Amino acid sequence: MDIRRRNTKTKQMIMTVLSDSSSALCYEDFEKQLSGTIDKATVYRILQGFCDDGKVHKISGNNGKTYYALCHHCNSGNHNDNHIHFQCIRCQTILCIDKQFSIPVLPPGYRMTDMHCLISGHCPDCFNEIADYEKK
Amino acid sequence: MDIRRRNTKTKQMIMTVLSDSSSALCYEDFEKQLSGTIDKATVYRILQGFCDDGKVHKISGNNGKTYYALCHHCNSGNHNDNHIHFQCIRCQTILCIDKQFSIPVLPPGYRMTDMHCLISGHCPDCFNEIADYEKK
DNA sequence: ATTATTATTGTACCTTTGTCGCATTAATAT
DNA sequence: ATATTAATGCGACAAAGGTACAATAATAAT
Repeated sequence: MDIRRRNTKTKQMIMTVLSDSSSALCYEDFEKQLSGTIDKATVYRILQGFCDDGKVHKISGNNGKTYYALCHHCNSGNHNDNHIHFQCIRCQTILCIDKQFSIPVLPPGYRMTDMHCLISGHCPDCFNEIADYEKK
Repeated sequence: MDIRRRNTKTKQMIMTVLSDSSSALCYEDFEKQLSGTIDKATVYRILQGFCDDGKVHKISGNNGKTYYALCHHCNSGNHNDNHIHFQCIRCQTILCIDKQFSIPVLPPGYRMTDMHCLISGHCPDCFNEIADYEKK
């Protein structure tokens, strides 16, 4: 039933990339940071494994890509990431905003297992750059 | 600056499919309902056009697909779809839940333009089917 | 009604995301 | 040191989604 994981260099490298990042990452980001050392299929498999173990959670961005970020209060079989994600519509960066908020009531008969709240907009950096551009 | 749209049969067909559906639709759904009459590229272009006009909004599902649903209180340049979306993890159906809810406060400097809240779980139908299956 | 304009469509092609099977490699247990 | 079996790399592949371009068809102008 339980698959016993092995601690490999590849996993360590991916985990390091995740830990060093302040924002959520998509495959492209891993590819860049690892400069193509690790195969695409392996990257996806490892990230999926981390998700199954409750170490990482997935976020579907508004650009159709899936982003991955470290979990803080989760374990295998029980994800607990009911926080907000913010994605900048200019630089695409996704940030986890660790702020609990009330989950709306569902219509009768609907059962919730998970929740993702993605707010789109401009991050401070991009907002400033746009403001600078407008001035000219 | 403003592109004047033309009222074509293709657009009418896609709009009819959207109007007749109680849930949000992905490309696959359009393909099925139109039985491949309209080319893929055209479907995507028309849907994108509807989004630009504020007639339709996009929802990124947890399965990596983009879903489209009619807007109710939007216009071009100003989307106003701060409602919740529910996606069943079994049948993948996405439902718009027209219930306003308070948008959490963002950290200083962040500007919100849009919001998508996707709750995953079981819809009543799928929940019942699972319950029936468990009984056996 | 006819013609001119240009938005729209279909076609072909391409990129990206993400998955799968399989032989090989390497982490752990014996 | 050896056996076991996760994990990896490779190749191939399907699906999502977008682009360039020539052909078509709505609309505007005549």
